[in-house]
Amino acid sequence: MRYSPQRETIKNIVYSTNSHPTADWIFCKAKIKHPSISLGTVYRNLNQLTENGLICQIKDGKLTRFDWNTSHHDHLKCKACGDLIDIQLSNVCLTKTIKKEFDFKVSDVEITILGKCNKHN
Amino acid sequence: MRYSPQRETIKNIVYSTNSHPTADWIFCKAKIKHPSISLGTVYRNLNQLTENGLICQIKDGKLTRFDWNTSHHDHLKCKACGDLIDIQLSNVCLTKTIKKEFDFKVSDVEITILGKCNKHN
DNA sequence: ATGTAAATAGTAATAATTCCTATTTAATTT
DNA sequence: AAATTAAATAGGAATTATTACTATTTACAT
Repeated sequence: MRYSPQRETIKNIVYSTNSHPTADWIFCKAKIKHPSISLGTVYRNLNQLTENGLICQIKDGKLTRFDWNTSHHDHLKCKACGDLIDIQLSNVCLTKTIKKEFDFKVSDVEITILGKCNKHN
Repeated sequence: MRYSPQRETIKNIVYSTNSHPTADWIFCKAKIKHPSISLGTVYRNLNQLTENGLICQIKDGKLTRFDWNTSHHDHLKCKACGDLIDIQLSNVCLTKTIKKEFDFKVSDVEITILGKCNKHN
């Protein structure tokens, strides 16, 4: 990965916030330093940074958010055939139980918990 | 919800498979019974059926799949402000732990586990 | 200084989904 | 059974997030 000032800026923007920004938000911030930067450049670099393990992507409905925190945080979906297998996850101890119950080899777990945070009591 | 033959067909299609079909797949099947049905009609009805609790939607990357099985199967995401709160879910007993640790009132849990099913050993 | 492979800006293309509108239709009221 | 009306439809346009394309620029090794 050859150095580029645009990528450096994009990386710094992602690293400077906990807000899980979208590509468009990053684009707006990046324009302050690089007024002629294009959205394609932002997307390309965000994907490259992800491939290189410097940031990670989080699916949020139909859009993608980005995060500096690449440490692991969380349907059975087969990477080989795309099949989805429904599971009931009440009190199970994930990976081992799933291997036992579904004969499914877990490589990644994505969890989204919906509800209300403490700002809205 | 006034009766319509198109919606009935769409509902029956979703109810007839375990394959978590996409809107486009359902559209193709529906065309057999209603050759002039439009994709917009399929989407509108899938959304209505969902709103009425007759089917449910599953996010699969950038597209939406549909399922007759509305019984519960599984990030912290605040419905009020859209904030995402990262959590570590190794061996925790979800809802209660999250309430205690994050002061976050869980209303829904979405879990996607990626890996390989037993067809690919 | 020069060459070249990678990166950029700008624009076009894609794909899933929603929106819009004139027309049709299910179902209710006469 | 005819008239009424609010909901549903087909077809196409619009939207939104993201990727692809291309001519030009640039980082960096020789």
